[in-house]
Amino acid sequence: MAGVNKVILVGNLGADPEVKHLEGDKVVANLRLATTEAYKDRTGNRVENTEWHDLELWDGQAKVAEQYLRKGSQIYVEGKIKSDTWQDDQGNNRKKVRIRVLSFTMLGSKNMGPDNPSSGSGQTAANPESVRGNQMAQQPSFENEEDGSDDLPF
Amino acid sequence: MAGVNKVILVGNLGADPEVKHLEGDKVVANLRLATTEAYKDRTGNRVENTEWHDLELWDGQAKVAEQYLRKGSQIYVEGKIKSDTWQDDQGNNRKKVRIRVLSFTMLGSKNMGPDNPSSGSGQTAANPESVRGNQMAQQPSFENEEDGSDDLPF
Amino acid sequence: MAGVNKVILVGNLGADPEVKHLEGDKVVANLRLATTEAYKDRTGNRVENTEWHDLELWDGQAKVAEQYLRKGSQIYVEGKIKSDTWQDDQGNNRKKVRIRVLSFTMLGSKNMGPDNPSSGSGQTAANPESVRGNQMAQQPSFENEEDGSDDLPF
Amino acid sequence: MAGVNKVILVGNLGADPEVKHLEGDKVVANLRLATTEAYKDRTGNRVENTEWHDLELWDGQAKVAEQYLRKGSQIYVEGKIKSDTWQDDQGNNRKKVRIRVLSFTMLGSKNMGPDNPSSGSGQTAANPESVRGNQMAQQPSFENEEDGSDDLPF
DNA sequence: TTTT
DNA sequence: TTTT
Repeated sequence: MAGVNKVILVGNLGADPEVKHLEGDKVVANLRLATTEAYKDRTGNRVENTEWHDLELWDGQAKVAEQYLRKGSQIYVEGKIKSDTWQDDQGNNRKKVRIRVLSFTMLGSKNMGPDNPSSGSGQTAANPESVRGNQMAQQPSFENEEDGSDDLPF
Repeated sequence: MAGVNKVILVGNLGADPEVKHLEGDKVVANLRLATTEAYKDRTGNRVENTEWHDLELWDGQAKVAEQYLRKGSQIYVEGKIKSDTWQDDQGNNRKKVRIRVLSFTMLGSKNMGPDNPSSGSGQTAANPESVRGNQMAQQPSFENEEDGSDDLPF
Repeated sequence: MAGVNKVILVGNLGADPEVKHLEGDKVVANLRLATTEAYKDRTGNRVENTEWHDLELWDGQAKVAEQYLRKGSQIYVEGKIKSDTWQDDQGNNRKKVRIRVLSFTMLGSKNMGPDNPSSGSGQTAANPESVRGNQMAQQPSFENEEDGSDDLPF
Repeated sequence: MAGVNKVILVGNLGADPEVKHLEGDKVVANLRLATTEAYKDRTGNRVENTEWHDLELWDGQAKVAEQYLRKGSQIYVEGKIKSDTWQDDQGNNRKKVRIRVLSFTMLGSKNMGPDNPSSGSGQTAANPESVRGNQMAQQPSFENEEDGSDDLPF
């Protein structure tokens, strides 16, 4: 039975992307994304609740993330839940949940162009929006290439 | 049969909100939201395609929109498709589609606090984020109050 | 600015798909989908509210729809809002909103296999699920091919 | 910063709901939901990939799940990702991810009314659709009551 | 009419 | 452990 497994997130990166260049031109980027919700509890105090998500991006999207995303970047993400399961040293079943990103969009980048360099850690992200546009257009087969197959090198 | 009718948009306002204060404390805000996608056509030229959406917000959300949203504001929107149908002067069946907003979030407002006043049209939106948080917490029954019933004054 | 324009629907078809085979192997299918929400009004009476959506599918998905969907079929749909604008005979600006379907899934088809022929209008939809699986796998580039470009023949 | 944390699933239950009635009228239901995607690998063989999700429902929704959902039931789910973190016996940081359900809809139940009793495990779910409609209408404050506050008894 |  |  075909199902649906969809995740939509808007949040900010807790750190710069961690990118690994693998054999065979494969690239993977891991991001930590925080989504925060605010509400008032029963006594009227404002409370913030932050959930941290482990995102995984591959190849073309990983390269875009490496080039343009930094700690603090706000992004919109679409993806799916994907878990790895294994047994640990004590023989216990373990499970790690990640969000496999299928597409993402940088948000609020109005002030992040070349004239407004982000004070990020490391190199500066310049003109991310037009590049994102190019990226999406240049790699029209990205989503399908990856979606479903998951023939990943580890 | 219960169904699902869900719309998710990220875009920018084409104009300031149009807000009407109605009898019985009812407030309605109408927004024009542009969602733009960019791609390359077959000849490699970058093409932009913009879709304009008519958004409708009520009461608490309409007031927040009135106070903090301006032409150009970038927002994340969740809502549902809602159409009005009628007959025009010639007796033709007409239909107008709107997005009934159930929740929205201002985006990229990291730099829009009191220290970074937006150069919007008209009054300045100050510190929208904390207010949005308060708003959502102060009106915990907003979504349900409105969702489904649609007992609107016109 | 890259935006997001996403629609998610679960509903039932109000009629069999209308399919047109165009020149150049192009195929378009138009579906009418009803999404119904039920709620109780202020006096406690159960009320149903049905919204009708005009769906548009192209090529591979249109063929799947033609072959397997019938009046009454329940489907999950993902797509985007897409409007056509023009001037009518009186010179008035007119706008028609459609949902451009990017992917769909048949639901509740447990009882719709060859042994449980749907009593639909016209031909019988046989074993839709496995075909849907094949379809999605055989046409891995379907989504991207269509998404964004919209180089449609009319 | 207000964020977005949204999950949309369509799948089948791997087992009957596990329901606990807690002190103070609190009820929690835990479901195991399978979402399966099918595709063809590079050699053309059909491959199925199933992801298992741990769902958590509270109070009104938990009661509806207890009454109408069974092993094999197909549902549409909307919720958010919610993780618990703790230290295990060895002092290692552990994390468990669940989907906190905010709303759900039974699918394909057209044939599951009293005249078509599901041959489920245990008691029979009768006429789930109208009940779901009633449920949603009778508990208009359900979503907001729970969403965000998470003042749960453990 | 937005945004880049 | 579901579903097809």
